[in-house]
Amino acid sequence: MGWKTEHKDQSRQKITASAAELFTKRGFDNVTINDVMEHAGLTRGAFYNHFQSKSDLYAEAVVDAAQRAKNYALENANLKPSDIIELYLSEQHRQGEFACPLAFLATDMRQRESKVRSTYTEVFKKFVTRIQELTGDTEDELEAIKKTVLMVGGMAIAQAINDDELAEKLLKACRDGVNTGISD
Amino acid sequence: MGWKTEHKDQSRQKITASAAELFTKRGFDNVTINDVMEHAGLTRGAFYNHFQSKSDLYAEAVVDAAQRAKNYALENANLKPSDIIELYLSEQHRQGEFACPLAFLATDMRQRESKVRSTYTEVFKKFVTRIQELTGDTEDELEAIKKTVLMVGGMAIAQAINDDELAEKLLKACRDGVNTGISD
DNA sequence: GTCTATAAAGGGATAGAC
DNA sequence: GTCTATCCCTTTATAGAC
Repeated sequence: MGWKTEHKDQSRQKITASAAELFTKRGFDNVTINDVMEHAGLTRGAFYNHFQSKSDLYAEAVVDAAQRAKNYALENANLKPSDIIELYLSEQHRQGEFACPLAFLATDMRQRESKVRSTYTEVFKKFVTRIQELTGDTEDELEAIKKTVLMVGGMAIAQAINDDELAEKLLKACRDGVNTGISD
Repeated sequence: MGWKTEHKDQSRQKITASAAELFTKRGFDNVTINDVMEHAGLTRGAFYNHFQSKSDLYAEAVVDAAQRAKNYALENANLKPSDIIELYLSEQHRQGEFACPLAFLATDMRQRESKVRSTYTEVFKKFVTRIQELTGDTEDELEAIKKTVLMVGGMAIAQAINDDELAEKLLKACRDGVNTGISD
């Protein structure tokens, strides 16, 4: 790979990383291409050398953001399943120290085009599988889905409401619900 | 109340009803004031005789949409708690035949101003109270919150994903989770 | 109170220089 | 490949006629 190609690759990665952060925190409509490019240290015009449209970038950003959230968990949580679940349903997560796109973009998806929604759906399926591994529900998919809803849906609601006390109570309720029956 | 005042009142109600429907289905950014007014049978310019801003209308629309969803449930579900929960976690709800703003607008709230978020939060609290009454968890608020998350969060995710089969499985998992321990 | 017309700003996408 | 400049459309909000 020549240095020019390498340079282009680096720029693309900078754009994706910037998009993953901004889109996950603010959603599709409240982030402009200019925002993404400035945050990546580039200018607006350069964008279309890397992506066909804002929507295409969004789909990639969802995948990248999910990977980043996973990496954050691996670096900051103990390997115990209950610790990973605690981190997901933590105050840090609610306040956006890291952000799972499943929880932060859920109701944003309804308005997005098919490609984006399919990407979101695949990320969700992988999350369920991961929960099955973590909680030992390998033979009970419905139980794993229920726990996933408590995590993803719980965080989605926790970041929506305006009342810190209630949000903490809600997160506790979800932690209790997911951890029932997990002995680590 | 003179006929003029009455007329204005009717217009305002038409606008709120239109907004409740459109905002709940498409979110804040994907609905324009023109959309709302046309759907209400009026023109754009008349809007500011009734509301100060799009955001103000949104806050009222959240309340109105919640009331409409509740009325829909009262008319279409049996009075048995399990039937009301089934209706909430039904295919009809997922496909927007009626729409609970808590589930459909959850991740939209993060970007909204304080007034709107407070409105959403109050509607959420009332929902939890209602679930406490329905499920008999009057002395266990955390249990009621957990069930509310399964309902609201479950529907939020169900309408986000792109896979009908998975969505049905998810709704079933949530119904099972909420109905555990409800004897009607 | 509701209408038409318009102001003013923002943002997606493209053109062309370097 | 990245930049500046710009086109073109949408949208919130206002002005003024009826």
